[in-house]
Amino acid sequence: MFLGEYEYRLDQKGRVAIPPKSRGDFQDGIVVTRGYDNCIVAYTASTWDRLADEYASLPGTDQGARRVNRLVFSSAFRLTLDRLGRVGLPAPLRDYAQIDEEVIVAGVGRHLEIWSKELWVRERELMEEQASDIAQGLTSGTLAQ
Amino acid sequence: MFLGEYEYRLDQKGRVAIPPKSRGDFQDGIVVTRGYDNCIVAYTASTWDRLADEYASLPGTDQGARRVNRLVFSSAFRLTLDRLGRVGLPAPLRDYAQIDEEVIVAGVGRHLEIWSKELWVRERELMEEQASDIAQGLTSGTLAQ
DNA sequence: GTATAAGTGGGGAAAAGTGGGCGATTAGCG
DNA sequence: CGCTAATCGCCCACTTTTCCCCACTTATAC
Repeated sequence: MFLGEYEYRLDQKGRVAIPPKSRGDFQDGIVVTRGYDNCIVAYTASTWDRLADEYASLPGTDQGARRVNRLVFSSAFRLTLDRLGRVGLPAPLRDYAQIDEEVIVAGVGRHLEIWSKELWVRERELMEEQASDIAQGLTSGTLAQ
Repeated sequence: MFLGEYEYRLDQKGRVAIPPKSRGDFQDGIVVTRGYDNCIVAYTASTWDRLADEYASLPGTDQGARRVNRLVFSSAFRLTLDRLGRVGLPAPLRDYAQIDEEVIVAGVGRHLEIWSKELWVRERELMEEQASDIAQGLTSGTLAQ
């Protein structure tokens, strides 16, 4: 379970640190891919394998399904952490997430999210505005504080 | 499992590099053929053999099946990578995919796709438009982020 | 205050991208 | 039928980039 919010700096070679507590989860590899809302998502190897199986089962004859497959797989990169717990972000993902130097790594349960700090700050404002409304819309009792 | 998006340049002899991580999968040969949406598809030898069996088992009495067979087999070329991991793209496929110089090689799970950069950029916009709609249509809970 | 762990930056070695050249084979023409 | 010319495939070399390892500085915890 990934939790917390950490601020890092992308170095000149495009590498970003993974929070020390989470590094063990990525010993078998890390899969970074395009997430919603211009963030990068990082999955553990086993979580990714499960997701990939589901996507691969989509019918190849349907144009829409083909496009989803193209986007999902071509946006994903299977990488490894270096000995210091960093991972180099591929250029296409850096561009998508508009990351230059200041980076936020956030734990979101099953995965990590990597944001440019600028977009993260903006997103958090939206989160705070909407969170109470959304939470009230959810009927599940355990979500209520 | 083929992943990622890589940009290459077609050289003057019509050769394109295969991403280094994927080269090992094509040691027994690479089959390039006509894909959907004006891209070139590349299969490993074993994946192609399985596909060819499926197509060949279609009934020869059906006109549609005959046409599919003609298109699939006459568009396919069984080639090998040179020692530097490149493959020469046959002219008919280059023409079909409208490839001149800038090329995108994308991993799409079981196969690679080779696109002209221009068409790829256009296709990616369509992918982004459709992906969110389709993903919401998937009922499987784990696909939701 | 000290020791340990983590963040950041840099350098060197290895690999990958790109372009060119040589030889062999094939097709075309005399 | 032979010769020539062009093309295809293979190999090599150079340049650039990437990856890996190491050192230093900063923050943290005891």
